[in-house]
Amino acid sequence: MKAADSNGASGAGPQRRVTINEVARCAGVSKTSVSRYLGGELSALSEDMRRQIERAIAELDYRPNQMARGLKRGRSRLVGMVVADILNPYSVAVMHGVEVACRQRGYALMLCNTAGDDELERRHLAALASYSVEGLIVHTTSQHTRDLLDAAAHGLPVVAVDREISGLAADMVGIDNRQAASVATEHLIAQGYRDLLYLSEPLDHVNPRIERLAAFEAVLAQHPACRGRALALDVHASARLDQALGDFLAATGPGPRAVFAANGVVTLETTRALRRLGCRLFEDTGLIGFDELEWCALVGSGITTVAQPTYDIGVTAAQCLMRRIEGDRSAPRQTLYRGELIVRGSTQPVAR
Amino acid sequence: MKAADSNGASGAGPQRRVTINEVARCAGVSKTSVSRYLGGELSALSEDMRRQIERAIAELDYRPNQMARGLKRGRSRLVGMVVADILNPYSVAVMHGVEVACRQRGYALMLCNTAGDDELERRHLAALASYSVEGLIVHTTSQHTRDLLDAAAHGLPVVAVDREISGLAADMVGIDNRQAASVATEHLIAQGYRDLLYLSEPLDHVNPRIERLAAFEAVLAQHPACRGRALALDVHASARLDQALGDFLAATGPGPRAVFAANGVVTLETTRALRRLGCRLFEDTGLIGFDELEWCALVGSGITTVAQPTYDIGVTAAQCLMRRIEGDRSAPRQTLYRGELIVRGSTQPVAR
DNA sequence: TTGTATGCGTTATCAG
DNA sequence: CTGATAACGCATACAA
Repeated sequence: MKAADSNGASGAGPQRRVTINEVARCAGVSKTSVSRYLGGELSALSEDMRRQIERAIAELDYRPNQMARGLKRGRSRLVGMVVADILNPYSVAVMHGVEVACRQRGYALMLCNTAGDDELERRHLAALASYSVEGLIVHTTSQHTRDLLDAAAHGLPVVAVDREISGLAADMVGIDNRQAASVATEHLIAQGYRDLLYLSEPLDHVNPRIERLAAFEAVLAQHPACRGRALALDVHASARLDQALGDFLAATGPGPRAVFAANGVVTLETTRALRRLGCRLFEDTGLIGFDELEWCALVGSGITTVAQPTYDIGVTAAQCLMRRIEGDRSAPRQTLYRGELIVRGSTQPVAR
Repeated sequence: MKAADSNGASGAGPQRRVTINEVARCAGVSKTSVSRYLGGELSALSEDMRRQIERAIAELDYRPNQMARGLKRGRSRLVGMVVADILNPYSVAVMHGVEVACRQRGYALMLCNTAGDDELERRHLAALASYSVEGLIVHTTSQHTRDLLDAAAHGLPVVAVDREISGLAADMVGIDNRQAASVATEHLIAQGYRDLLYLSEPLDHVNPRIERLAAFEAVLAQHPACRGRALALDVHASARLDQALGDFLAATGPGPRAVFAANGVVTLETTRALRRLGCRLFEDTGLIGFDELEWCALVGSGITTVAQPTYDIGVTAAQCLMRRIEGDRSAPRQTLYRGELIVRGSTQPVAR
């Protein structure tokens, strides 16, 4: 005789939930006492009263209403995550870490996808605010972050993932782009590649993109024997990408040549383009990619990558945020992980 | 003179938000009128009053507090999505559709990952309930769905993605597994494969897994010239998978042979295993996979897949849910999409 | 140690 | 058309 209720078919009743009042009545105490019990003020309750409350709660299967709780205390125990592209494996992996860390500390997660649209981001931030989220984890590319800045200025804790937000002195957690990009570039050179193409999405003032490129160029400057060029373009424009890649392949000398893909999306699109251009993966042309993706080991002789600890980044971001929420007012912190080189066949040059 | 506030550094103020009272005062009307305005009762307001309210709202940048709103009206405009594996590309793609559809109708999305853990699922459902979510979109594998059933019995609308939930007459949206699996199997046979291995994750009473297998066997029964076997195992146990795959390869006749991977995870692990076993992809052994993944075209000669319209599935699931939330009491509906065969090199047999 | 009264920001029910 | 006033479910200052 449970879960049977009065409603015959599925989804009928307006689901009246048990309130603290009913628990109080059932336990024969005042709702204040129940509230105290819930608030963990165990020291201020007599033994049998506590037992009664416990019984009543179990019997009625009472769950406190977070809406009411949040309204009263001003704490919603809600965290918002704003992501530019929910389909990006990097974002998803970070999200995974965020979700775990939030749940462990009793926060729930509201997810928003801006699809790279600034107006949408505005609306999402407004929506999140309307739910009184206590903090924000942000991984977007947008430039018009007025609303984000406003939110932060109004005292809402914000943690940026993978990039700094210009004008916002917020916590940030990501990767050491200079280290990671240097390691990758040096690896290519050590493997004997002499013509290098750095391929990135449009820089758009996105911090890590700029830093990675800078590191690439810095390393290259130390190796005069190497020729390098860098291109930032919309890699989803296949024709343009093919053109750019083709130009590079045509212009290189007889020695080994390789492409450095600046992130996971670029790795994917570059691999596709190389195939379209009829390259044998990866004999014609070497390839190294930022971001370890589940399929990198599977294509051709395997794609060498610089892996990021995405899960840890997510966990750290969330922990960082929750510390802020719980009152930490110290200076903004940056947590940078190191990129880890995973060597595969795509960076073993083969004589052409 | 905006966003400057009193706080010097970041994250100081307890972010007092503008309330309906202040809007009312600023507009020189009662808060009831403001509430009416917000509720869209435009017909019941004089022109200038309406203008005043509009001005005040804009001037103060007022945003209604969803917490309070939800508390009063009992409608939180919140939808919960419970997923077994947030890292599964299928789940993510569906989530994408869900997010878009929810936003369009003004619902926000709370995301939960159960990581296949029943206890975690319990807790997540409890948490979602505590936030008064108005509906649930569920994509899990769990068997102990007591809490889910309870929730539904209490009148909470639930939409299942990709599978039916036993004991729950809820809406469902997914793919026509019999059609899709049949198409795939018939394709293999038409291509000349004579030894077929169907590889699945443990059936565990998960509906689509059972249906796909059944379709495979049904088609096979019509082709006596074909030998088929089916295996359901934890594909993450590499050693066991290698063993199983090795056994199959050893036992087959001289004719073409192929593996049917029952979902995206199996496709990934099978491809890894084939590589470990030293197979040339896909000359030794053909492969067809359920779920189109972004990398399928890239490995070897390309992996033939049966694609699902994941985005549409997500959109439909969300729309379906919101219809229920808004009062639709009609009989539970099933929406089944068709799988689309995408032929690539992995199903072009090559003489061994 | 326990209970009463008040208010969080909204909407809904009434009177005017 | 408009505005007091009472809930919504909970937490908390205050009183007992």
